[in-house]
Amino acid sequence: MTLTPPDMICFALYSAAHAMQQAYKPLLDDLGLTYPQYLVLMALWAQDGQTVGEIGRQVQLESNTLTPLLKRLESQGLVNRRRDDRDERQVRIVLTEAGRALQQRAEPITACIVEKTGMSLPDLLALRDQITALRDRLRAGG
Amino acid sequence: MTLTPPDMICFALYSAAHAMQQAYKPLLDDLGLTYPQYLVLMALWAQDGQTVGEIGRQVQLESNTLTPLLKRLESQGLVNRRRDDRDERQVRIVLTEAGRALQQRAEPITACIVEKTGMSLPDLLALRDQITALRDRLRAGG
DNA sequence: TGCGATTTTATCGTGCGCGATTTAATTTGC
DNA sequence: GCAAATTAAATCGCGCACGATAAAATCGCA
Repeated sequence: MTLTPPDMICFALYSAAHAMQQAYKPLLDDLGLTYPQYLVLMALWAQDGQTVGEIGRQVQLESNTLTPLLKRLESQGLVNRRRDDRDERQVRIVLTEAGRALQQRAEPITACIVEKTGMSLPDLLALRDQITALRDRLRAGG
Repeated sequence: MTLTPPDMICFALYSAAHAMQQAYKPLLDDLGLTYPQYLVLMALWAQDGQTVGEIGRQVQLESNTLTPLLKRLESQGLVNRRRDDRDERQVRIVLTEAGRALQQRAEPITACIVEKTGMSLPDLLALRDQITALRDRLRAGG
């Protein structure tokens, strides 16, 4: 018997992640954000003034992806990028007033997505934990 | 309380899908394939001679992604692309001898990935089904 | 103090994804 | 039997991802 893509857990993750991005898309379009940009802003709304590396550890991206993304957020007037005075290797990302204000408008998105899944919150959280555990095992074995 | 990326199911999917691709990467590098190319070949190994659209429905990609990907597979000598005689709008993708031969070398990959997850096969299949169900609900609501 | 090693960010090239549009072939309706 | 609508693939532009590498600042240690 020959496996096809729908048989495979890797494809389930792959297609579900894309479907999730598509579910977010109309909501994020209203804010002028892409999905990775939204993840970065979530990290900054929780704690402003993080370095590129700190953000990268949260959203699992490196400077080769984050630097251009952050420059786009800066050109949209949502963040400022400034070298740290103490350690000039690091660049601190600080929300502008407009960047902070966007949090209010983004607030309803989470509930809207939960509703789109049609699942109960406990079921969603349980599934999230299983997926996260799978991810961590894959990383550990890599 | 402010949500951070690790709290969210969307980020669990996002980061787990990337971790899965990273787990495949060393195995696929040996075959000279990318992960989406591998998915397309899986579909063709299961049924050769599919059209671009049929492949797209299986791997959930459209011609704007598939056309260049298939051209790269063609330039590697793994497939041939030929207009269908009956309906010249359609392009049929046919494996070359080298493309078929690659299936043998790819065969151990699945077991290797299952092993990297550290999970039992029944648990993996159950998780796959939950993730697939979530994906389908997201698509239906979109 | 000075110099090699390490850390942090940036740069470059390639390959997805995908929205929007285009081109060409086929089908539909009158 | 032919024009309009539909369908299939291709093209274009942009924004991730990421491997590889580079540049600059800091650290460690003799």
